[in-house]
Amino acid sequence: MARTAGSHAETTGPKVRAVALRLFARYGYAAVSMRQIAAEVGVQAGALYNYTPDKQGLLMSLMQGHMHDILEARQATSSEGDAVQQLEAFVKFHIGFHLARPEALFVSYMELRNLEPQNFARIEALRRDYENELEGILARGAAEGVFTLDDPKISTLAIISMLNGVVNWFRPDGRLGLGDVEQIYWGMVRRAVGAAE
Amino acid sequence: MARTAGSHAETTGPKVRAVALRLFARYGYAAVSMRQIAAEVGVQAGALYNYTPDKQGLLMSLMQGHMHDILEARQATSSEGDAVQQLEAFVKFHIGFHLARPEALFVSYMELRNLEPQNFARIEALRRDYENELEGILARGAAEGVFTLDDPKISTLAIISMLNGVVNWFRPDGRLGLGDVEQIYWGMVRRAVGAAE
DNA sequence: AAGCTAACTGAACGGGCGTTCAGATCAATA
DNA sequence: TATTGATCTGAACGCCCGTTCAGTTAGCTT
Repeated sequence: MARTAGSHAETTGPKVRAVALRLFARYGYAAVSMRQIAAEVGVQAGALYNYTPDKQGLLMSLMQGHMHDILEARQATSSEGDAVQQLEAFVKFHIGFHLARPEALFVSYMELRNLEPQNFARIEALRRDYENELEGILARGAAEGVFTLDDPKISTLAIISMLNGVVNWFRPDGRLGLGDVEQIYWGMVRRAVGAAE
Repeated sequence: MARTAGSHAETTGPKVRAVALRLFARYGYAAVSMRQIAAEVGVQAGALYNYTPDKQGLLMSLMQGHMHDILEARQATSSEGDAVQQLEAFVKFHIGFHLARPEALFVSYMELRNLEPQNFARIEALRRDYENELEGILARGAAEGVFTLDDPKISTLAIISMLNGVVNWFRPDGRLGLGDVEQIYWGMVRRAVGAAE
């Protein structure tokens, strides 16, 4: 039996990516086999190779896709206002974006070490592009004297780390909603950089 | 050949743990084989089983050891003073402890998903014990009115996330020394919780 | 000097891995 | 309706996995 009724590339392709993302996030890239992915997709392992050249390519595609998505979404977000307003927008954007796709964040930050060197370099470059957006805001605010910062680079990394941590505990059915989380983290970030209320 | 000159349990045992920690931190638990560990130790794979019941036990032992070490070291740190001083001590302790053993932090935070459920529960409990120390300080400071906090629990997790991020970029031969890092992060944490200078 | 035993080797076990590919199947095209 | 080509199966490839264990060796004890 092949080509079961209702199975087309348009559905299988995205399904492969979705399943791989979920399994990689849950168990880790190295711990997930192509056969496991195939089983959850509902095909044999060989069929996966219609959608990826190999397992590494699948991971790379997921990570590249995530970085592309976030950079694009960030671009689409209007960034008007002073440094404080821009920082607020960045913080809330970052939280909102990742709470909507926690698995992508998990994979993007934990599977870097499983990328082959050349792929690693490409993802790192995209990540730096994104982090530079925050660093730019911090530097601008520091120059304008509205932020108190010891070191813009370190502050950038510290804030990103803090924000990323949200996916470790947030539960959609928990006591806090997205708005609450945005407010709490924005408050901490705002105070951390010494911005007035 | 067996029992090569100079190889005893007292040296091989710790070596197994050290090698496993380094490899797990670098490549991930699932991606590292017992044969790889054995090769770096300088023995055959079978010999590892004189020092661990199985691979999972080796991971568990490393993580349990780390949590035990940090709780013990924390206990040994005098925690006198008001809430602000206690927070400062905690922040600097946390940074100093982990910058001295970044691999242990890597493994402890990234390999949780590779623990069998019962082991996971044990490690989580220890981790909560540690985080409760910080939460206690924050709660006390909030009660005394010296801290501005929206949510002690979330603040605890946010601060820990921020501090843990330090091992992602810190390099012993970089431009910043331990003292600088402690100062920068303490500054951000202090402001984040709204504590006066 | 002899015996003991901790420490280790080397081979083997069953099983799963990523990947390939000839052949089967079915939706769309002509 | 006949043909094509995208899609998938099922089996196979060589390789590596975690773990076990009988046998060998070397340092300690007596």
